[in-house]
Amino acid sequence: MQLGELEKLVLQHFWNVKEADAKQVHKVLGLARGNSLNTIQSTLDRLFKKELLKRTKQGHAYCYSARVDREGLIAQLISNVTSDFVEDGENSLIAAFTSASAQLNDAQLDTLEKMIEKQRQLRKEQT
Amino acid sequence: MQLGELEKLVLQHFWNVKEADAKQVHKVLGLARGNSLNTIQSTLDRLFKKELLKRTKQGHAYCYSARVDREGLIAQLISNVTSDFVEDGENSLIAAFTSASAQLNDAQLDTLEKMIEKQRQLRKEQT
DNA sequence: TATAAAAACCGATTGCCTATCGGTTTTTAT
DNA sequence: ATAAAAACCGATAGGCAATCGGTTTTTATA
Repeated sequence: MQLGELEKLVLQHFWNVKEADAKQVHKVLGLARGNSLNTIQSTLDRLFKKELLKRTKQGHAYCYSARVDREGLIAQLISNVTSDFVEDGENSLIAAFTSASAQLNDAQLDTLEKMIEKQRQLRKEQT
Repeated sequence: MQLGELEKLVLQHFWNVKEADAKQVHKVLGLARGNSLNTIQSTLDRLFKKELLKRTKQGHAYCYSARVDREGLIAQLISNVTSDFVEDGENSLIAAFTSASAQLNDAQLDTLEKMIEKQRQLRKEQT
């Protein structure tokens, strides 16, 4: 799945603002870039069809919000882009990690390991 | 950087065969897909320009070979696709790992950790 | 050295996708 | 009923992979 520049901006916007309709997004992002409201609407619709945003009729207008968080999107992007180079359908995320880890130096491996520990910690805390 | 279907096939081919010229690649991949030799040549050239293949004049024809291994490419692809969602440009690979790790379950975290250990082991072995 | 074969190079076309809007239809609220 | 708001539709432009045909360059050899 290909993401354009505007699409990325819009996604990031929704990681900040919970929800918004086309007009609001246009006000925040579109005006600064000189985009018409229609351009924003198209982009929102494309992201909806890609299942990266969800939407509900809020009165008359659609109210959009993120369907994936940043971490989820990153995981998905990694899977997409690496799946063709990964053996079976297993977990392409793990497979990608494993492959790419060969590029890391010792210090980076340490960092990664600490990160894993932190992840575990986080899970323990949130009952 | 965008990779098409044929480009991916060609890259994987070069992870198997060390080196080959256009004609040889055409014989192995092109004929099966009904591609002309020219199509294969264009693809090789595109991959060369993307710095994923290297080539040297071998007599008259170019002799191509991989410039990145599978692990290196996967790392690069991950960096490309995630860099826009990652803070500084520094270690986008590590950053991507960290973000995406939130999607893994406990067992997968274990797998990942074992993988790190294996990496370390590998490095110790190769003096 | 002329020349035919081989290979590289160039340019064009198609197809797919994002970005971008103008204009039309549908919906809503008064 | 109707005007405003919003969604929807269709079109255009731009970028990139895929795909070739045709032309130029290179190479080897008769």
